Amino acid sequence: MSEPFYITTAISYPNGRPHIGHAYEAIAADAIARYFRLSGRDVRLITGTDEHGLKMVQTARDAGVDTIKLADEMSAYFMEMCDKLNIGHDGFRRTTEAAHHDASKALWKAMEANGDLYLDRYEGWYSIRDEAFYAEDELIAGEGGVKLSPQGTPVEWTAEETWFFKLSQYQDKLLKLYEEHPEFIQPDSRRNEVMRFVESGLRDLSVSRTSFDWGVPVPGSPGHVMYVWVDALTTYMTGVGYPETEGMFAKYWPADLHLIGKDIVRFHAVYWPAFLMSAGLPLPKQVFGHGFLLNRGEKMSKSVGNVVDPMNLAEQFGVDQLRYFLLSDVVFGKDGTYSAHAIVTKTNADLANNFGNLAQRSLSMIAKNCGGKIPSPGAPSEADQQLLDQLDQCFADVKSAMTGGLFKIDHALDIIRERLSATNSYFADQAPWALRKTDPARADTVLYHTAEAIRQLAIMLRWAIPESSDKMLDLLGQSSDARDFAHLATPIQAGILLPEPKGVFPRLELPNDEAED
RNA sequence: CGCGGGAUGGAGCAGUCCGGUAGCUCGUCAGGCUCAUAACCUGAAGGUCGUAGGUUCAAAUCCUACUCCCGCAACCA
Repeated sequence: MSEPFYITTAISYPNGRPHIGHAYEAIAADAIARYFRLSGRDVRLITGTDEHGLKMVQTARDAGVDTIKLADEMSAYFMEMCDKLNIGHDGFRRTTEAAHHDASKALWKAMEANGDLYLDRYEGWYSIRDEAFYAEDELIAGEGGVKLSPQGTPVEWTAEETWFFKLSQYQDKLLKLYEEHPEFIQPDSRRNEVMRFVESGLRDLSVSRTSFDWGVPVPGSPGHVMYVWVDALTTYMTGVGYPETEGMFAKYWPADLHLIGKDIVRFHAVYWPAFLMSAGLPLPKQVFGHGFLLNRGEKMSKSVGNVVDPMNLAEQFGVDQLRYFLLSDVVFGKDGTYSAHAIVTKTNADLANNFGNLAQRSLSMIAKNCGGKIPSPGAPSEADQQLLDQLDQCFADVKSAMTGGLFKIDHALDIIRERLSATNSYFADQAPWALRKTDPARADTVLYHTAEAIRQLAIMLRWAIPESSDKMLDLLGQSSDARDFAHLATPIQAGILLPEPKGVFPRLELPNDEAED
């Protein structure tokens, strides 16, 4: 039995269609999941949508449709995005599903049994729009002295009966967790933020609402629905069978990694472990807060008109091109920028020119001069041996970039890119087109080693650009069960017949309206 | 003193935690090759690493002060 690896994306709030940020997170999670699958781990990747809460109700009302109808429609877009971007998930959980309601209620009851939930009154200035209470000194004055929330939405003095979670009891336990397990929150900058927040003192958390009913009903407390985050976070356990604690749950829980955006680190690194401690459940091993994507340096926003549909980008430039760009050009954990210009430049340079052309120039020589069969190599020269040794080193470096809890995805891809470039140098230095006339056996040896390098590099890239890597491995006549990391050590066989070489990465043209970037 | 991120050759970025010849991609220039997707290879020019101090044999990297830019509200990861 191989070791399990359970990874989740944040579950998206579907009151709008997915945007590039959702795509980025899904792609990153998928890449990590595929990496561990190729390493032989038993991987489970869960994603989904968080469909409760007031905003969904309001968005649906504005659109004049039933809330569930909106949820159905929007979550379908998220599923479609996963399909289109080749997100190999093992489950798409929606918080409106019955199984998820059961899981949320089970978690609630466990926290209640531990004495961490109590009913109290909450009085204060409440903004229905923001679904939040504000302190007097946070309010701002609107027209004619009307009190408004810091967001400028109307507030009213509200006394609401609400369930509280004794978050204040968990301050020390949480700090201990962060200290003993620095890897629990990454990157470090996020960890520092969270620690500072927790050190400043935790107040009990209001975890139910009575102002609307679109949510999971609180067990035994008619009129109350759970605060969205209580049930949203529970999705991670619903995805592996909770409240059933045998079978899948026993195998995959606790999660190895919750991959989330930096804006929701607090919920995942403070509330979530506190809930789980309360319920007596094991804590996830890591919460990783990735950065945001900025459109040419600007935050995307509908008013600026720079919101980009990731599906359009994938159609325009190619799924693997988009994946490769996002994974390699954005330092994982930091904010990044994207633009059509950058996508075209980066993918042309690395995929079309460096990788694609390397394959094309070598494979077409094999097709023309070796009868389309992988030639038999002679004894490796010093240069050949060096090429092979450096590939071994390359994989070792990729491995250390991707493991150890930091997921240096961009760095791993950089290492592979360097090796592709070095293989181009090798090919140019050896000049098999010249050897063909003077020393055909030596030319065969060079072509053999070049094909072997391409094979290994394609396998090493398979988690990032699965479809293209597979096309490349098809061109090398590799069977579908010989494409994981374990097969890096099994050199390509001489004599196998290859299909006619075809370009895997077409060169991209910059769209006209972007040409001035 | 609200919190945080950033300032590195023309552009975009690594490197900063654990001080020791400043690295990558794109762009520019020169040469090479002609197997290949106008691609590939080699070489060159171009940076006193925001400013001013300090610590040190040695600072992009550590310390102090300062300047400038950007997020932390919305439809967002």
